[in-house]
Parts: sequence; structure tokens; C-alpha cells
Amino acid sequence: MASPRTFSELKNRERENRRNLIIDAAERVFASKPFDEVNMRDIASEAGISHATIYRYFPDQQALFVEAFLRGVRQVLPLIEEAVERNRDAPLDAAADAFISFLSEKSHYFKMMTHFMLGGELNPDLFEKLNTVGRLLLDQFEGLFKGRGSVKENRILAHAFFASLNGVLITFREFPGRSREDVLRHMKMLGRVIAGLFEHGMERRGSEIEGRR
Amino acid sequence: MASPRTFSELKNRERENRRNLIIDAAERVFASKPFDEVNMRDIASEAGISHATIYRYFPDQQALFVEAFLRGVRQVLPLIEEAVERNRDAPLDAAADAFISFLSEKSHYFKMMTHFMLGGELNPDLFEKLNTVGRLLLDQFEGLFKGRGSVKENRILAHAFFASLNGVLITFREFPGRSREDVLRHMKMLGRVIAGLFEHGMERRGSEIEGRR
DNA sequence: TGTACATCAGTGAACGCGCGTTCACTGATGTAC
DNA sequence: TGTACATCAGTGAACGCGCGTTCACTGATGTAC
Repeated sequence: MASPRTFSELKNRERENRRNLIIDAAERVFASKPFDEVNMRDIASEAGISHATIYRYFPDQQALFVEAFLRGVRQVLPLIEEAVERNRDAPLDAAADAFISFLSEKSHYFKMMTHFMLGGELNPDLFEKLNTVGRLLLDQFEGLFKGRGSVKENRILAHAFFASLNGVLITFREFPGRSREDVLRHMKMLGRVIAGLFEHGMERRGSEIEGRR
Repeated sequence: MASPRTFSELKNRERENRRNLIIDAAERVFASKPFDEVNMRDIASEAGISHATIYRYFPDQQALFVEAFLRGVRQVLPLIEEAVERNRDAPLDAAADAFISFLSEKSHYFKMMTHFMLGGELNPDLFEKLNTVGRLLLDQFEGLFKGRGSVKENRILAHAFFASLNGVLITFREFPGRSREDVLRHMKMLGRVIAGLFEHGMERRGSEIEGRR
């Protein structure tokens, strides 16, 4: 970002900054209490403003929530990338671990994701934003399988792998009678098991997947 | 159920029947609109009674919802059982297919499951009921792996398999720009791919899983 | 240098609605004597 | 056979609360002339 050259540009920049402060505040609130208990008044008071002010920066609540969620996805993408880089001989393991660690710690992002997936109505603009970012995620997973099978096979495997990790996150997040650490350990272990299956499943893919369509 | 022998027994039975009619109505409403839009007034009017009447049969909304959900699980258990019986040479495929078909069609059950998994507060009594039924489900999945690895390995695989199927259901249920049928087909296909990976992953389990703990 | 006007951030109060839950009451049925 | 009383299902109206969103207003800053 170049520094602003004109007064009006500076003003836009400042407005943008204030807008970001609101998203920051929203994220802090999301981190502090369950997703569906977060309301505009909470976020406003965390940001030190009146709740009416939020509506000067966002048309409605969903727009703010989507914006916050997008940040999460933008964080997780490079994390997966780096984890894979650091661990080139077990990319699926690395990706599973990074994905699960991140979404387990920043559980509000995961909750938002499931919220959008379970999907209430969403205005077309926001819907499109979510789709775009969803595609980015799937593309990243598809990259993990690159060079192994056909493009079509890889896409299918990416879908299945991504879905499986989501399933681990949702299924065991509130496992009764386990501590937070136990739960995380369990989920990571399941992530590795699943990564292992996909890793080796590759070896005898070919006709297999095609036959299953 | 023996037929009632005393007047008071009959009365209890009748009360139980009326209670069940309310759950029936609830299920019909759940089937007709998104889970989080269902309210007590809807259910009451579907059942042809006043919404105040519901509170003569259930202490609160959650109790009714949990009860409705339990029915779903009690339906899916035998469905999986039968599917596996009918398809003994590919039990995982059969289970995946039955599980995904059922929860995709009766999507309100799935939504309720995720609702409970994402877990708001729940009173201890209901919590216990859900745990019990959750354990039944996991046990059933564990049975699929019986005789393949150690008990511990099988439990882990069952967890991973169950989670993966849940993941497919949640991740692709609102896949943008696809019809209901396309979505179902896609999910079933992913279910089969995953079942295939678990099926063959078995062949080289042993040290593998233990080494991953 | 001063005045009138426009723009925009920010705000507290209020609106409006949905919805779970409770209340006070009616009416039917059974029971005791 | 009749009367007083208890039990219980069912109900419409109302309570209470949370919360997203809007409104009318203030005050600061910039602009035109």
C-alpha cells in the first residue's frame, strides 16, 4: 500500500482503518464467547464506540461477520502453505495438523464456517465473497495432491480430505469429559490417521476412484 | 409394550401418546423449514394445540428438541445395520451410503446434531441423554472395523470414519450452484471414496497407527 | 477575517419484532360420602 | 341420586427480554465567497 497522496485518499484510508478497528474488536469478542452469543452491542463496546456507529461502516451484522470470517481464511491459507513447505515428505500430515491446530484454537472461525455452511439466507454479494474464499481453500487442498493423479481425481480427493478434517473438528470439539488439550491431541491424531489413509490411498488410486463415480 | 392393565396405567399411556404426537408435529415442522427458524408456536399449531400446552409435556424447548433428535439416531442405527447386512463384502461402503443418504434427506437431524456438537449450554440430564446416544452411534461404527485391528485401533478408525462422513455432510450440503440431487450424488461419491480409503488402509494398519499416537 | 453552508463521524434513545415461558382461568372427568 | 371437592388438560393473553436496526440530533471540520 502506497502512502496516500491526496487528502481524499487519506480520508478513505482513515475510514478504512476505523473500519478495521471494528473488525478487530469483533474478533476479540468472538474469541471470548460463543459465536451465537455475540451481538452488535458487545462489539461496539469492545471497540469503544456506540453500537449505532457500526452501521456507518457496515450495512448490517452479516456483512461484518463475513468480513471477520474472511480474515480467518486469509490467515489459514499461508499457514497451511508454510507447514507443507517445512514438511515436504509428509505434506498431508502437515496440512492436516496446521488446519486442525488453527481452527481448533481460533474456534470462532470454525464456528462461523459451519454457520455459513449450514447456511441461512445470505445476500448475493456476501454469498459470492464466501464462495470465492471457499474456492481458494479447496484449491489449496487440491494443490496437496498435485502430480499424483488426474486433475479430476485430485479434486475429488481434495474434497474428501478437506471434508474429513472439517468432520474431525466438528465431531470431537465438545467430546464429553475431555480437557481442551486432550481434545486437541485427539483431533490431531485423527487428522494424522486420515492424512495417512489419503497418503497411501494414493498408491492404488487409478481405476479405483474412476470406478466409484 | 403390553396393553395397560390398570386405569392409571392407561392414563399414563395416553399421556405418553399425546406427548409423542407433539414430537411428531415437531418433526414435521423441522422437515419443513430450517432448524433455527422452528419455534414453539409453529410446533403447537402443527399439532393443533396451543403453544402453552406443550409445556404440560416438556419442561422446555430443548427437552423437546433433544427428544426429536433421539428419534433420528434411533432410526439411523438399524438402517446402517441393515445396509451392512445386505452388503457384507463392502460394509464400510454400505454404512457410508446409508449414513449419508439418511442424514442428507432428513437434514434436520443432521442440523440438530451439529447444533448439539457446536454445543451451547445444555442441562446435565439432556447432556447425558445425548452422550448415551452418541456412544451408541460410535459403537456401531466401531463394529464395522471389528476383527481387523486391535480394539484401540478400531476405535480410532471408527472415530475417524464417523468424523469424515460428518464432514462430508456439513461441507457439501450447500455447495453453491448444485441441485439437491447433484449434491447428494457428490456426497455419496465422497463417502465411497472415504470408505475405500479406510477399507484399504486397514491392510497396512499395525505399526502405522500405533506409531502415530 | 468573518459568515453561511455542506459533509460526515458519532451518539443515546427508541422502535419493532420474535419468541420462550408463565399466568390465571375454564371445563371436563373422576372420587368421596 | 346428589353434592362438594380434587385432578388435570387445555388455553389466550400477557410478560420479559434480547437484539438488530433506525432516528433525530450534536459537534467538529472543511469550503465558498
